[in-house]
Amino acid sequence: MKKLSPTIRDVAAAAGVSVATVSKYMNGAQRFSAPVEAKLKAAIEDLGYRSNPLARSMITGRTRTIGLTILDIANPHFTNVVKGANRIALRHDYTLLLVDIDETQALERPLIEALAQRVDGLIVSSRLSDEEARWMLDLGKPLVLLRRSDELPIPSVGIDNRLAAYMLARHLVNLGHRQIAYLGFGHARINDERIRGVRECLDEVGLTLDVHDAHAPTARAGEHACSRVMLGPHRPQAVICYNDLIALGFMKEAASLGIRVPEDVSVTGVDNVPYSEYASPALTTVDVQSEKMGELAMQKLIDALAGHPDTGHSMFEPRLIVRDSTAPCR
Amino acid sequence: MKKLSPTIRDVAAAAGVSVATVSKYMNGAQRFSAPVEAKLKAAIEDLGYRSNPLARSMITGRTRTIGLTILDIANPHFTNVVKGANRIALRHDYTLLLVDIDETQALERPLIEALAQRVDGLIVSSRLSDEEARWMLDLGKPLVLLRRSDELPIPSVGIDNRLAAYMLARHLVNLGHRQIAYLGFGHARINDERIRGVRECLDEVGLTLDVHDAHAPTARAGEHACSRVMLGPHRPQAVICYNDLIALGFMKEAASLGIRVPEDVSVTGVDNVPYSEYASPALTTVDVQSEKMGELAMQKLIDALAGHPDTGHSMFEPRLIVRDSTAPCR
DNA sequence: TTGAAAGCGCTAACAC
DNA sequence: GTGTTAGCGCTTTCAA
Repeated sequence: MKKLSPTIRDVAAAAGVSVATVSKYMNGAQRFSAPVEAKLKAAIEDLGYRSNPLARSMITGRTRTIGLTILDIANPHFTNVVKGANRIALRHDYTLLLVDIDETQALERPLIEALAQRVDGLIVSSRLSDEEARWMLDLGKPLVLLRRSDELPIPSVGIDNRLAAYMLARHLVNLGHRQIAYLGFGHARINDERIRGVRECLDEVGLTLDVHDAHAPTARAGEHACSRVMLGPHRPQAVICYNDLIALGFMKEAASLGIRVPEDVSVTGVDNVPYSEYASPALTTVDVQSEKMGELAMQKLIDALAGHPDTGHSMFEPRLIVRDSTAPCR
Repeated sequence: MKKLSPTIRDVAAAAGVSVATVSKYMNGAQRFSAPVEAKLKAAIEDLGYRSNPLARSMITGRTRTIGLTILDIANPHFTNVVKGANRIALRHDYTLLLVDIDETQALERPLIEALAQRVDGLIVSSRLSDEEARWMLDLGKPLVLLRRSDELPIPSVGIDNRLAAYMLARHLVNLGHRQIAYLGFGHARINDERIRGVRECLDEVGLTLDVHDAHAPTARAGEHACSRVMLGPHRPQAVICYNDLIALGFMKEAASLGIRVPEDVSVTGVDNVPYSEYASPALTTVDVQSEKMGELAMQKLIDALAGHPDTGHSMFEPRLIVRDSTAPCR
């Protein structure tokens, strides 16, 4: 058994040609005379030669790898973003180098800087504010952000959070709800946009908003927050949750507390994660096209890599999905 | 603005030392005299030098990257495996190169072979049988399989599927169910083990098993199969589903059909995905410790990389989680 | 169409 | 401690 894998030189020797010829053959760079081609083919087959992508990348400067940083891969919304991004990447023969920000106590900056060195481009979802993320401009690699950035000239993909929240509020108002609460996740950058959207709608009809905060964007946190929201001083008739996970947890805990959804309280989420449909009652939410977001982000990046940069922000249109967790106020 | 990033030679020149010294400094290989260290530090800072990991990898032969192929990242079970694997990887300064088998129409073999060239080791979850996967032995890289392989001398991690299924069947039998159906996913390699486990239990009490098949391991497929199972000739009192996703879909469709869970039919899953707990009724299932599986697989791989190979199969003990989707037969 | 030679940016002996 | 040098496996002019 031979330990080391054969190099281009081994092939050249075996085929009786130069390494340059082998290289060109491997890259399909040109045509060859029949005898040379035959010998090359035989030698490569014989030796089981596969060109070393590392050496290749070092010269070409391209790795055919895309770096993807995600806030939390366990959140089905982000999982679907990854799924979509991966689909497009694969289609163009790129692979994903994945970083789950949630799992790393290290600072994001050095992590992303290190990542940037190993990939052709990055898709970044991060907790950093525009100001804190300014250094990303100097990464020297094409970049796509997974949220709008007004300050930075970096292409991005996202949904209209204000509108999404506005639609949910409008839906609840139309159902006759007057005491509406928002159960947010203040740590997220888009939380404010969602609050703004809800407020905008409530202002129009002269209602005020009760804002609560979950300690994480997870079902567990939603469970935890439920009693605080429902059994505190201002019991709401409807609760708009920051995302589906919080809403799912909230609904579960409500059931434990003997509070019926939607009879006693209407509940909504955002994201339309796959399981929102299988909860009971099925969750009213806003679809944000997670997979399409991933796909588009990757497409933009690949376009940029091909020399067609697109510096704009692409905003997906949110779509209200009414299911069984919201009902007319009684 | 300078386009190219500085090389080790630029630093050496700026600091007035040799490239070897810079290299050693970057790798913390030894101690340096105060003046050299100071100059090095200044030059590196000045130029914003970062060593090129590609060039480094080419020489050392190590990329600090682990390849991870997963059947379907959208399945929360696998998502959690990734989460766990990523956690351990990060802790040892490794990054994940992810491939979602579900998304690739390409053959697994060339895909994994190409992946193997770019990583230090691989964790593989694949549809291939032991026989079909024999070539993996020649990959030349440490490998960990995400299912037991009796034929191949490759370390692996998994759960005792037979026992998991046995426990579910026993639970249902103990509840008094006599007409028990299994809604499987025949395309999966472990489906047979689960059928065997169920049969083993039913044989002990003299019952027979009705086996159905879902066309995918997804909630959608579970929905699709429900009427076929429940409204066909042998209506079961309890249904053991291949996994939680199928069970979740099954329960949703059952509700649509006016069939109550667990009053009319008990339903179980396998995996204990996060959302099984938030479904209503909450799903009785078997916990398979998805995250721990990922963690252990990665730990084994990293141990192998460090020269401590572990060729055994690590079997997690399944744990029955009884929730509200199962009840005594009436 | 083919080949010779000059590197890509870095590490690893080995010498000083 | 520090420097010299010889590559790692490959691509890429440029000449033949």
